[in-house]
Amino acid sequence: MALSTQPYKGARDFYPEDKRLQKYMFSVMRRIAEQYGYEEYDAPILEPIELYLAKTGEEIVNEQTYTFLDRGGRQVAIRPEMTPSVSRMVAGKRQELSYPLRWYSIPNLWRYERPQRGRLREHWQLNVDMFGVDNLLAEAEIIQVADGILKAVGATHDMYTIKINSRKLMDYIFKEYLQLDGVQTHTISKLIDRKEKMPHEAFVAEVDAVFTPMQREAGASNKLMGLLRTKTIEHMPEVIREQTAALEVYHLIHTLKQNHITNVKFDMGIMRGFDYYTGIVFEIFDEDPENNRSMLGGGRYDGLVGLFGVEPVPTVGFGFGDVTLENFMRGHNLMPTLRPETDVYVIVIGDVFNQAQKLVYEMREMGANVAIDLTGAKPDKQIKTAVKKGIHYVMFIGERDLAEEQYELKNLITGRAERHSAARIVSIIKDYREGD
RNA sequence: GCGGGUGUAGCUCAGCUGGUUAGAGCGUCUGUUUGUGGCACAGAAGGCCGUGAGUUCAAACCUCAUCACUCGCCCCA
Repeated sequence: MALSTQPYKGARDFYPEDKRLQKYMFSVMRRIAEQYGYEEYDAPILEPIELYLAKTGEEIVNEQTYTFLDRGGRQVAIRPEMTPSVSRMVAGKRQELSYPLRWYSIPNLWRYERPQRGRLREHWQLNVDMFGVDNLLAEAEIIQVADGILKAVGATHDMYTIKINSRKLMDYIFKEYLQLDGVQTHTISKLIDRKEKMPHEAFVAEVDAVFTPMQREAGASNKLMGLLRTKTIEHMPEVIREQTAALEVYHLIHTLKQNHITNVKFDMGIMRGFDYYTGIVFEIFDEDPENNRSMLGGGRYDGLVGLFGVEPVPTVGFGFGDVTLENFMRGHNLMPTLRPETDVYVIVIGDVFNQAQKLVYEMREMGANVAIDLTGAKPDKQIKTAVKKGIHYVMFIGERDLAEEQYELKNLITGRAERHSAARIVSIIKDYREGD
């Protein structure tokens, strides 16, 4: 049985052309995060399993996390998300860090599940978090960063929608307004999450089944349906509208609109899976009908850092996966044309390799990325190699050229060729690289 | 965990209701005389038809099993 050449299920190989796309996406993420003053950090891919048991708090840990025993008999997990790790780091230096902290990272994460469109077992996810700010300016800024990244890859506001909700608001609605107990709240939340995926009648029936006869008597079902039909905070019943949580949602949306982010709206359906969220939660949805899904999500989680036995630190953050970003870009025709890292491929003609090599060395010192052909094959073969690699320039070095110190530089895209000194060639190449 | 789809050349696939030596396009390689690619022409390599068993005179094709990939669902990024 031959060894399989396929990558592990749910993981990807990145051939140079794939890696180039990933590098592009990461560079956009880094650029925007850093524009907003966020600093990059990192953490180990392995964590003790307790880190996740303590906070993610769900069975997700057991079912969807890669775990193993290390040689010392410790239960270890491959990180399925970054949030617990950052929280650990912040807690570890709680006293000496200067707040607000603006941090970001692009970790690769693993989760054990069956791969499907947009969800693999291994993916990379930009994590952007702000620690130490307990007011809405933090939420507003973090959403601006997310929005900024989408704009930076060429997206326009009609391509996606930012949906906002509040865990606190939902708590009030479930516990006070609808008088639900813990179990009911949980079931209803899950149902609301799935609302769009089922026929309306089925949804109504399932919701109805959750309520007790008394609650039904009191019209709980109608109240809930009424709320779900309400598309804006302003149109909510007054008791709800005057809750602090509701005012927060209102103000956040207002602030974002003032900052030219117009595609924001309130959506009660946004719940987020993790239990650690404590306030505002948000998700950004792709408006492409072929890919109408959440591609990014986050919110406020004020309790995590405190779990490490230090004073709590209010925190807002989001995660943005590379797979979802790529699907988004493909769906909206935002894929960039990417060039190889190599600027020029040197064609060696005749027995001049050593001299050519010396010249190439100097060109590299001057800042060009130069690959030299080592095969000694005929020029047409060498050119084909460059073409196939997608390199844009080819440079010919033969005896004549070395004698005259003038070399032919050919642009393989336009077919144009000119003769120049090596230094001039380097500057042409560099201009080209920095250009369009 | 549940359900659907697909496994034929490196890639994308065709192979009608089972019938001789299994096909195409693209790609790869060689050449069209050695300092210039994309085009054209000529040629070549490359397949135990995912694997195992069964039915049949005969299986890429039918049946069963198995593995892999894939898309949904559950769950949730």
